[in-house]
Amino acid sequence: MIATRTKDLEQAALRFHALADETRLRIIERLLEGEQCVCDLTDFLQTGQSRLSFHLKTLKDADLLKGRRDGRWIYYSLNADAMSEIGRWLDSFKDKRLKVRPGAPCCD
Amino acid sequence: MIATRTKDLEQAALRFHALADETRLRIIERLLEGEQCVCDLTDFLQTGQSRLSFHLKTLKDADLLKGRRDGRWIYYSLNADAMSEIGRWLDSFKDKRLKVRPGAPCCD
DNA sequence: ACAATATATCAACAAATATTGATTGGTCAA
DNA sequence: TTGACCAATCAATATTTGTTGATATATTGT
Repeated sequence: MIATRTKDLEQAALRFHALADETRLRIIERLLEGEQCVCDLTDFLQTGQSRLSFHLKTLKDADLLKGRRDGRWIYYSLNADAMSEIGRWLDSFKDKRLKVRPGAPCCD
Repeated sequence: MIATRTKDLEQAALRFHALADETRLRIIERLLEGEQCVCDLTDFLQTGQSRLSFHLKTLKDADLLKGRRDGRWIYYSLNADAMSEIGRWLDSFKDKRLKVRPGAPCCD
């Protein structure tokens, strides 16, 4: 996923940014229990509607959430694939041989 | 317990924030090849020293990097355990049963 | 068509982050 | 000790994000 290409780095940064907020993490936590409409989340998070809408958009723009309209309501749910894609990238780090170069001067 | 959960979310948000920047992702990418001193990274990333130092601190504060001094140089390396800890959390989402409630009105 | 409801968007402002250049502190070697 | 070098920190500024309240859009029921 996130190799050397600038586009990939941009996309990764965007996604991590979407995850870098407590309110948004709470939204995600809540959505782990299943899809919810905005009013559910407003209630659960005890927060203003426009504020919540802003955070939902942030997550949606990062492709971490999907929304579907059903009548007047819009239901949000997690894009679990996107999440685990990022997750596997991070997890793969433990497999790398992280070389140590004791005493090796770096700038000569 | 609630407090602990809040602490966890704070910590998670902090880490994701550290990852939410292209420059910092480039640093991480570079460190996958082994530890590097700041001057190596300055060279590699073609950027100013104080700017780089700022980003290294951001990553270090999030516990994603370790630094060790060797003479005049300071070598940075990845904290792969921290990375994969976050990674596994994200990856675990795919195992959740993400219930869908078609047609279920939410606010009544 | 109209009123009520759910959600998105906008504009103004506030707060947090990032960048830059200058300075400081630690370490080495002559 | 001095001077050169590597890296951290600081202060000023610029940029990006988040919040709030008001307004707009879409959908439904009457």
